[in-house]
Amino acid sequence: MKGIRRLAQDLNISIGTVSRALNGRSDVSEDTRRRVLEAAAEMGYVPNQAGRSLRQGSTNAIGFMIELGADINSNSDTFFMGVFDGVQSVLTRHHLDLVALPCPTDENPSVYLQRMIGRRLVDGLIISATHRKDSRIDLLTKARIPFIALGRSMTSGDYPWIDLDFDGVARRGIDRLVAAGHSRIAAAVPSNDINLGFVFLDGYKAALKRHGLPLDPALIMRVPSSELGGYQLGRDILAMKDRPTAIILNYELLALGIYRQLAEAGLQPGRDLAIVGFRENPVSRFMSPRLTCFRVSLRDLGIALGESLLATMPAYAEAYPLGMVQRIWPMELVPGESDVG
Amino acid sequence: MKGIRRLAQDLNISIGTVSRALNGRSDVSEDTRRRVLEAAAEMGYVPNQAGRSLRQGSTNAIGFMIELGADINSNSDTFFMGVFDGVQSVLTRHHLDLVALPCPTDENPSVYLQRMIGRRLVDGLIISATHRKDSRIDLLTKARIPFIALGRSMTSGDYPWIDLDFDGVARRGIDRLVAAGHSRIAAAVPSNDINLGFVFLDGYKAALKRHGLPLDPALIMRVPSSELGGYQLGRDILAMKDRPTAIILNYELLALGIYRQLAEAGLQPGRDLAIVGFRENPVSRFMSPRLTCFRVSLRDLGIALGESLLATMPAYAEAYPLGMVQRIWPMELVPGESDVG
DNA sequence: TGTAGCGTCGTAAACGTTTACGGTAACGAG
DNA sequence: CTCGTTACCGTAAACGTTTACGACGCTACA
Repeated sequence: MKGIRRLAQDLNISIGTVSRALNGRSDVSEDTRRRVLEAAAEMGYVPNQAGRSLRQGSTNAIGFMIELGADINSNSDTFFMGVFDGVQSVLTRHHLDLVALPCPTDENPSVYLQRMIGRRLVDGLIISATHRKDSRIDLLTKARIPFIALGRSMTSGDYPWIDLDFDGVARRGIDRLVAAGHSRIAAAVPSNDINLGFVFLDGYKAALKRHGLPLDPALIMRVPSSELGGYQLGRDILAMKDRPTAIILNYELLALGIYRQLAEAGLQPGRDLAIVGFRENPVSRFMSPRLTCFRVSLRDLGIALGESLLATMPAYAEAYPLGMVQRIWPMELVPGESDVG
Repeated sequence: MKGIRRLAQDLNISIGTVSRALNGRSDVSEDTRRRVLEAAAEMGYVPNQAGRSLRQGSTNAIGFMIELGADINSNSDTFFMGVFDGVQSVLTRHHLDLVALPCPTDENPSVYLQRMIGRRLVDGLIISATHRKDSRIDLLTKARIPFIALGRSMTSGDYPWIDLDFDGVARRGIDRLVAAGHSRIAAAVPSNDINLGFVFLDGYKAALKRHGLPLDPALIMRVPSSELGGYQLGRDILAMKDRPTAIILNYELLALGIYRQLAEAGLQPGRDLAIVGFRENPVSRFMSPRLTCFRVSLRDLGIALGESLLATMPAYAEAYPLGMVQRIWPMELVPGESDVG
């Protein structure tokens, strides 16, 4: 005898009553509820999730899919840890738990996602590292699984998303550099088809136009989103005949590689090449000269993701009357010395 | 009509046969198996996990618990992502999936773990960031859940673990520094009760003794495991009246803070303070002078964790005759210029 | 022809919950 | 006393699988 049956037997009441007591139904006397809760706590009873899921058709869990291949190189895991914490803080209010679903590098993300959906082990999903065209979005809408994307996509159809303000970052970065007298400003964008690169690039182009600066295709530099990519980027820049005097980055660790490359060439960030970095992170705070970059509260971002996801789920929506969230998440400029000589 | 019932109806065979066909049983003709697999693929049928779990008493999933509070500060960056990838690569061979369970900062890890165990949403668990006394180990052994710990603990009882070679790192670090002529060598250890700090410290003490060097308690410096802790550590060292000439670190991002602190004081790592770092990571490769540190293949570590965990699970043990794994994971020295002036 | 064996399949129970439904006792109002 | 109402609780079905068991048809061999 196990589980709720055991509990009921010990207390000499029916399993139905035990279940009602545990789930906070009203049609159970306060006295028996107390006895049930006590007994449950004592014997360490936790409802079997498989049983619940099967009966209720819901799992009380939310999934956060991360792509080990893409995310490793477009974020670091302090990024996700921070976001996780925020999401979880929202979910616990509703007795939901967060599970992270790491899609291995050698598996197709859509196939992986489809398997996870089919398994039905989460009630809702957060996906990240959205690509330019992301078939996962179609998959999720077709399967009618509540979800939200961390990142926009060009995939058609309306769906909820929250995305960092890549456009604003590009704009403000250019503004700062132009104000400092620069006119040949390069932009680093990822070499894969992650959507954020396109948004960033659009912002870059618009900002140049607004300042009346010409767009030189040679200054749009595609590199892998990694510190190694930054190193390579630095070398490419130094090798150019008509070298830019400034550059804006769209991935947080690129700056490391450039710093190193400049150091090896006896050059100095800020004086010999103005650099505007991307996300402030534990590393950027300890670079010298200090990197000009943009701050974002990961926890708040996670909270927003959690709340916006719940807003799309009928069972929780009344607590979050947000509708379909499509929101650009602001980033705060953190001035450093890397962009002013 | 949904799920397997629908599939069976479409094919005009019983659900039992469909199930057997899908699960690769022998008592089903090759012809019907083919038809079933085709139909399943076409309609995108994936077995409902709740149903399977309930019937089989297993979930086909392995959990990897990470402590958002502790792990953020005892590991960083791509550490977990790399390990996840290795673990998953083992699990997929057995149709198991990996789910990461992020314990929020504001929840007690043992309580969280107990809830996860009770929910029965994983068949086995990997825990990390083991503390000196870690009640999670008692919990898991008592509940008879297969598990393995990434990190040793002083908790009594035999249980499987794999741990980085903190002892060897301390020993080899000291050896190098002594060979370079240093005799006042400090050690940085974490200020919390994560077990790795104690192992590291033991290695440090043993190495000093072997070289006939005195143990100065003032040189054992406890700091938070973060880059900020490194900054603080650098300040503390510079403020000492009888300053050490070298230091070994046991957390990978400490070096960043020290570098910064030295730079602000006009000093240089390697020349003014010899530094032996901990784990080689994307950041350490781009510091200058290059940090002397230790390399570990995260993917291989993940593979070992996965295999060792499966070895403890009756259903998979025959493929991995490893017994109870208790293994110290070697780290390879990567010489830099931060410890030799 | 009888029967043993084999290959293939259908039947139905079981896993641990939740919940619709009905039933009982107590109580108050008429 | 009767009847309706309320508060509480038990019963049993249902969720979607897997699997033990038995049944059936066929072949092979005595």
